[in-house]
Amino acid sequence: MLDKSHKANIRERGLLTKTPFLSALSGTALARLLDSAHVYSMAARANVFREGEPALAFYCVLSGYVRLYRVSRDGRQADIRICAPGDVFAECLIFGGEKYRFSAQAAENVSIARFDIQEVRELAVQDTQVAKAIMTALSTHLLSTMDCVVNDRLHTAPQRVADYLINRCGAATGAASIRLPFQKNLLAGMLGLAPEALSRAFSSLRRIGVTVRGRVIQIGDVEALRQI
Amino acid sequence: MLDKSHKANIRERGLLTKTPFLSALSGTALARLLDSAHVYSMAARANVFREGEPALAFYCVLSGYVRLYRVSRDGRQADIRICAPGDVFAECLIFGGEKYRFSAQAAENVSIARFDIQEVRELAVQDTQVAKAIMTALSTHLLSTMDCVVNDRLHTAPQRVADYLINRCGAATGAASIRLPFQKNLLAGMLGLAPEALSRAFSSLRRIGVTVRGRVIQIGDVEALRQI
DNA sequence: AGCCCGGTTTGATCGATGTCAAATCGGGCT
DNA sequence: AGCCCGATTTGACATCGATCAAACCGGGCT
Repeated sequence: MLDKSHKANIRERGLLTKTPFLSALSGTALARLLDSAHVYSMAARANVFREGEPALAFYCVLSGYVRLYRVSRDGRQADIRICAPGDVFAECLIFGGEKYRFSAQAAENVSIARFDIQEVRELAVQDTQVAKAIMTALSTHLLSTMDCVVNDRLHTAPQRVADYLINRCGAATGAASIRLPFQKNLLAGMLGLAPEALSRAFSSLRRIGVTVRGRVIQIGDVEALRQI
Repeated sequence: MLDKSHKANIRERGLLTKTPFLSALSGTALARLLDSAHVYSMAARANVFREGEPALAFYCVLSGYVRLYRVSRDGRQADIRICAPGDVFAECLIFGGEKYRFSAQAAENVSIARFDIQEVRELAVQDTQVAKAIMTALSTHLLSTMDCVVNDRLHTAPQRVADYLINRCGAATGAASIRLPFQKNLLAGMLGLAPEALSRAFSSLRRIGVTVRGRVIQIGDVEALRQI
């Protein structure tokens, strides 16, 4: 599945260093991790790995988006997480199991850094800085995955979309305009919706001042969204 | 919220040591953690902590079940996880944030061990054994929470119930009989269902040989459940 | 600028699950 | 053993979201 790779160059090392995962590190710990990183480019729709394969590596997204999903027996897919640039994924397998428990697919052309699980596991038990970085990443992911469960169980489609828009707006108040960073397709999966349901959710938000044109979303009043 | 506590006694230290979280530890790391543990007894329905409170401690269940849940703006509750004896909960806040992101409630009379987050955080950055135990616990929880998301998105109510029963059966094949460890109420929340939906799921499983009487479930053929 | 294809929206329909209310059951207690 | 209360089941209904099909649009290409 994986293409040609190369060791991370200066620019890529810079990107990696600014990542939440690595930004707390310095000195030898950082250097050893950066040295062990291999960068791959993958075409849209290519699989980084598939469920069931031996878990040999975890990854950090440098550019593009990566989709984590699982396939049911009858072939339907459910997204687990959409990984943005800077996100680490499959790090739960450093101390978590022998095989990948889900598949990872490039949602568009992506560039990702690969870390060897074995190596990083050894690094983690030697260097508490590395362990701390891993614990922080795991905690963050666990909290956001718990949020995902709760959102699914508690909110309707329009509420989830409103939620997403609010978070994307940052602290903006009053009117706002945002551009989706990826296809609506992906957003739908990320929110646990069929594409049609996402579309209908957007159109139901129209009556409270949300306008959609392509990837650009105009929000009349962010406060109004919070009421949903 | 919390009652009188006492330092873990011999029996309780034994229970804790057999826990997945602590079973990999030994020597001073184990001793220091056990020494720092305080044991609380709580009545059914009492809250261990509530969402929004400062996250000062995480816990390990010694006996009984603890429910982690969040409340929506309109007062509905969604369960995030049901913690069984031996489970650790809220450990995602050791390196994860200032406040509890969900509430924890005793589902019945429970006994829990409390660990100070500050203390354990310091222990974790000194002792890689401790860090490893935390990473393993976090990884396990992250994986099971991802499973939860996928189950919600991919499976219907009868499928989720069948799944639960299969896992409870262990590797049993053919006929099996199991006793639910808690009220159906709790099971419903754990599977993301209303109690009525759980009840209907059980009755839809009747036609493939599942019989329910109180907490006792008779399964005619475990293989048949897997087909659902 | 116009074309074209894949992504998106819309419409119609169905199945699944939440909700409310009432009937029933089960387990613990005396 | 029988009683009683809360848990569970059942029924009726409303709602949400999935699915399939068809129309539409937008962005990238020439």
